[in-house]
Amino acid sequence: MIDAGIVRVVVQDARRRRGMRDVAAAAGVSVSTVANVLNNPAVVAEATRSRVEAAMDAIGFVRSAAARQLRGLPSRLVGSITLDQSNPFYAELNRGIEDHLDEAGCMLLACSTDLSPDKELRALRLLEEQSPRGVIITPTGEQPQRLTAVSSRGTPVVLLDARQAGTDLCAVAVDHELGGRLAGEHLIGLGHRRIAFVTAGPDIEPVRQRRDGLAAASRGRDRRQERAADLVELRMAPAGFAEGTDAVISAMLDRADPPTAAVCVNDVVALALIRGLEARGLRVPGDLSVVGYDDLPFAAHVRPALTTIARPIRELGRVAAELLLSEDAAGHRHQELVFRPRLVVRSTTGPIG
Amino acid sequence: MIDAGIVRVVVQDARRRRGMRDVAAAAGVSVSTVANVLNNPAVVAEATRSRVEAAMDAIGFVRSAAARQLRGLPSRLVGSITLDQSNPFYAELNRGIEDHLDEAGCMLLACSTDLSPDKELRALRLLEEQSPRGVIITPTGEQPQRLTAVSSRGTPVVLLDARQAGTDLCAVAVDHELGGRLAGEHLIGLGHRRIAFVTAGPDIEPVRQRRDGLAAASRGRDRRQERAADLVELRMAPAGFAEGTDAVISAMLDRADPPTAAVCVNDVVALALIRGLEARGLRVPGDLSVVGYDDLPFAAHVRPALTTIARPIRELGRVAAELLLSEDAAGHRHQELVFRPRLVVRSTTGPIG
DNA sequence: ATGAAAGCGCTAACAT
DNA sequence: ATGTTAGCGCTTTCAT
Repeated sequence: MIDAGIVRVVVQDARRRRGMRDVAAAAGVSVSTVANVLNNPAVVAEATRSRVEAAMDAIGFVRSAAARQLRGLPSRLVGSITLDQSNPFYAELNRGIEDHLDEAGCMLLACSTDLSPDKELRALRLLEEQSPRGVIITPTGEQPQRLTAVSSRGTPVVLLDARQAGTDLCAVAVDHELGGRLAGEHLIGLGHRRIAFVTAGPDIEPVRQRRDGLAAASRGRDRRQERAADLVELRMAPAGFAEGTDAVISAMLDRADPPTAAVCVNDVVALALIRGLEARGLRVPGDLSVVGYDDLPFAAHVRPALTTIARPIRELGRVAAELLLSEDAAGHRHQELVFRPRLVVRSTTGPIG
Repeated sequence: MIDAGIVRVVVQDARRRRGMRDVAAAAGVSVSTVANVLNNPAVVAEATRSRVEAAMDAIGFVRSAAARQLRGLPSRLVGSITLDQSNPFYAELNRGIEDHLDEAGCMLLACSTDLSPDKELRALRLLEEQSPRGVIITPTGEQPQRLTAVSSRGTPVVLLDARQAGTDLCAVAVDHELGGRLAGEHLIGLGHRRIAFVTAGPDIEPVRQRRDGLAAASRGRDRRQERAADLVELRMAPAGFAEGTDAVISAMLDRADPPTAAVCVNDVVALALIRGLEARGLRVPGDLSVVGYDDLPFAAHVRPALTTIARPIRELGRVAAELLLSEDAAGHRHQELVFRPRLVVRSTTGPIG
């Protein structure tokens, strides 16, 4: 309520964001001319344009993405939901996504779920409120219908390291069944007949697929042998590089017929296992051959260097981003891309002694 | 233009986002009642509230962050600009940031600069358009005034792994001078008198500080000795774990008085150096003692295990996020927090042979 | 307890 | 070539 006797003093607030109206005022033009300078510069007279641009610089104009969004323009934000962005695998994945998004002027909103369906749901909700251009997700596997719901509300969803499984979404996957089989066949080829599968943490889909592949190899693919190898299943405490390996190693060695080789669910578990064995005076691959999974950067540089199953991590991210940004193109069809992992033989596997 | 003779048919577009208006229509109330259910539920009659909530679920209502922002409510987005989010150090930092943001319902927008001032500027611009709650940045070091400009326009900026240096911004820093000195004193204590400082990539501020600290140690802190050790400076090709080490090792060993120890700018460089030495049949620490920096997760698990300078990485991120979110509190004063790194002695350093 | 209406900064359709 | 204006979805103030 302004008393008629009081002169209203407008205090210049330095922190206030300057908008197109401020630019227009400073340049002595209308807002639509400012809009034209921004969106359709060809149509503006040279002199006017430079005057407007000067005004923008002078007052520190920054376009409001919120306002553009409200007008219906596409968002520059893309969500990424991974199990843990500090995990070197997902960090690399996110970088691949970022690299592609950057070319399109988009940015990455990175969330971690720690494999909790609750955190996943929360992240999805928060992301959806931002009306992102889309969401790339490494799903925990629970409640896949939550993802199709997001998609049906207009936010494209791309699955990463997961198969479509009837969700009708785009997906970028890795043939983990093949990965498991490659590991198994490599070991069987070296003469191993009792092989352990060492996991850490819950059995999410990609883990199950690796086990299936390993099991397929152990069953033997050619008809000459009844069964190529026996499989034993072991689960360590999920603890990064830490030494949760004692129980696993005991369980392995206390058997009447201890395995001579182990396929690990990832490189981190493989390294932990190797260190645990060393601590007991056992040698890799002398006493046990070990295969990792992922071929993280350190895999080639630990000693002994890790035999592992490699997949093109950054490329997976890049392709997922590409798929996502293409979702709004006319005639887009959901598709599933499956990458084939490959075996990298280094020094943690050897012939059965 | 609607011809009076034509009946306008509204086609239900499943992909259209449902807003508060849709909820209101479905529940038979006004938008302000819907708004009250959302923002001020106590004021709404029980029956009405549950009817509105049912309507929200039924039509799949998702609040628009853009519209709220436009109304002046605080954003839930926080930008993070690091040198490379796939680098395990920054990945861990981002996770620390994310963890704290999550408690406040905020999300992380992660950008990488690859140390390019251009990419940094671009990221800043894109971020600023999103009107984030603030930006946490590991600066490339070029054009610090760009950062104060952002800050003066109302987007709080927190420096990470950098000192304020007269910028009048909040900062979370590490005393790298101390880190360099700890490394140097450790080696000098072991009898080393010729020490190499091995870097990779440009000399950004944190690197300079480490060198300064190492130099201080080499100059000797107690008065009994004129000079504790000689320093030699070496720079490898910046190439991650890769083998850009040959030239450096040659440069080191071809000297008349080769160094007996090396302080590396980070753990990755240290590991690469160690592998390069091994490839030439040289032993660590037998022929050369090596100190890393950062204490990344793999440092304890490579062989020989890395002696290194540790800092609380995730904590740095968490504190930076905390500082950032506190910027809009009444009476906020910019502050600088400096963390003290510590020496972790493992197996890559030993007494001079 | 509920509703009407203005306005945040921008874009786009239209008018001049 | 430039200007006028409606409206995106929400919050908030002010009625009722």
